[in-house]
Amino acid sequence: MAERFNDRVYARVREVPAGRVATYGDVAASLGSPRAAREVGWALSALPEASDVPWQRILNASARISFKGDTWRAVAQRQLLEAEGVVFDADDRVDFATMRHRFGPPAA
DNA sequence: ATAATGACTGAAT
DNA sequence: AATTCAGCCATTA
Repeated sequence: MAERFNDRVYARVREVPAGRVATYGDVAASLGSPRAAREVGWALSALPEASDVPWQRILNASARISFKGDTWRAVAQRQLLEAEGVVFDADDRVDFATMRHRFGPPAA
């Protein structure tokens, strides 16, 4: 399967330390395609539960958990993040100013 | 190769 | 402020 983009997403997400978060756009940009945020989400959707990828650290541009219909997953994500020390404010938002992960240069 | 889809994003209504 | 529209781009059918 030619899912190399997918693998790159996983590699980047894996480098996000616990207690930190990033946006789909950030991950996409770190892969060299700043507009491919949707593909990042697609990649994570195909991610098995038993994977070693901290998918829960990926939020949308609004610093909130974004999901389509699987709300149970969104709840699980929040619990996982809180267990890592991530704090959600009254609006269910994460403090990007302090916990947003900075990716290095795009890895070809 | 064309058309449709989607855990997104930003601008426009 | 909330909702809608359009753009991006990799994967699937």
